[in-house]
Amino acid sequence: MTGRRGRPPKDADALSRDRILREALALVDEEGLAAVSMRKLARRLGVDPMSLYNHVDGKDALLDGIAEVLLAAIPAPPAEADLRETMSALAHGFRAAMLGHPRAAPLVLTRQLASMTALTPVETVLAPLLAAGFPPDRAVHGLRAVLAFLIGTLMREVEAAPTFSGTDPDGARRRLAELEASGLPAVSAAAPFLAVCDHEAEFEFGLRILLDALGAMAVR
Amino acid sequence: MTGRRGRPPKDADALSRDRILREALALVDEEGLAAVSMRKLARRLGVDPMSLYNHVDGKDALLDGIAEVLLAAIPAPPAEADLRETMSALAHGFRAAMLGHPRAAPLVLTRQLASMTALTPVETVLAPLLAAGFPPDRAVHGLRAVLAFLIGTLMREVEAAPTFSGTDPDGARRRLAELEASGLPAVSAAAPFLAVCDHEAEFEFGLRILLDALGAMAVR
DNA sequence: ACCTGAACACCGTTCAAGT
DNA sequence: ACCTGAACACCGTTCAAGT
Repeated sequence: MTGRRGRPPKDADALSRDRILREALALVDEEGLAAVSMRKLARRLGVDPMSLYNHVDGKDALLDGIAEVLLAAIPAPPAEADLRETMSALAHGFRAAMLGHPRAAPLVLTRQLASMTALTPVETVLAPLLAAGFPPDRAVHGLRAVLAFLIGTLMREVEAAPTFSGTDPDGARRRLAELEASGLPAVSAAAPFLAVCDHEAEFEFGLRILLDALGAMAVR
Repeated sequence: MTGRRGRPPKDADALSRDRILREALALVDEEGLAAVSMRKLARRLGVDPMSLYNHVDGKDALLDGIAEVLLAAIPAPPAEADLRETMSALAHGFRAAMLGHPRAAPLVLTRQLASMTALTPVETVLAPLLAAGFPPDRAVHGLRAVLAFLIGTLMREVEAAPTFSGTDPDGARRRLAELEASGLPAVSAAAPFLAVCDHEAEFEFGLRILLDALGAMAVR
């Protein structure tokens, strides 16, 4: 069905780095990061575990590869946008890419990536900042502040970071009761708001603060 | 030598949750998170691996326990401080606690902690916000924005998050060359600033933006 | 160039047995 | 109540052998 008339599939089921990474991402999506093993992945691909090593440099490189697949899914911002729109589009694109594979997202958010794939998004953020007149040192400063916020927010959203809350409404009742019974006065008073978390609203709130600050920096 | 005249040490080398957690933290400090195994930890304690299970609920609970040890090290802010000073003291205390055990820090920064130990710092942040007149919903909002930034920044600082830079000055030269050779114009232009990262300055920069925004929220 | 399978040195955890 | 050791079902990776 796919590629029937176009470029011939050659060996659609031949082993390749690409096919390995796609299957690995599917495995993470289905069973979570902890379930990833070279042997299980090989089983899914119908192949000897050691065959994977012909295309991938080991388990760590495999995980880096998955992270790169996620990063590559961030769309380029519209060319005619101004600085604020560009930054906002990139932040939302980053978020969407992570939420599309929440269980794999920690690979991007917590691993040191050295590859070119990680450099492309940096270029996309830096270019509009420089174009807006930011001196390079301030542009990097701004980039890093926004990135830190994005990473922290998305870690929470993807349920890898401490929140004291979630989105499921029935667990919320139980958490509310726990927080009120904590004996801590401020926690009790704010319990209804600690027990739930509107990730979307938190994201927009923090992003607005940072983009406002960037705007002020550009002017000064 | 310790506790010679005070509470008698009973069995100083008896197995206990406390002794297990201390040894586990030492193991992480020395060899990193990936090196932690129940068996190796037991070897260090001179004990059968299965003995650990009498005091700790399995490996995951062990890691949660280490995270709680780190969190417990955050000092309480001075009582006479105003809102901004309190928030700043807590943020710096959090940072210091993580930097004291950089290899263990991801346990706090990336794991969902449900325990009371994690609730105490929340109380310490929420209390001054409420005292300053924040309505509870806004106080929680502010807490979460600051926490997201702290988590993201510290992940980078602790070298678990993407930075495209480090602090070692010799690696910096190599990175600088790579960045300039990337062919990406904005990346090349900002290369000198991308190649190094003054974590302290980044931390203060982002924290100031957020505390300023909090201050503005309090007034309005 | 790519694939295979045996082998090595590990894992976390269950369970039955000891004291 | 706590500790032990054997056992089970796994790991990632090296290496020599195949095609």
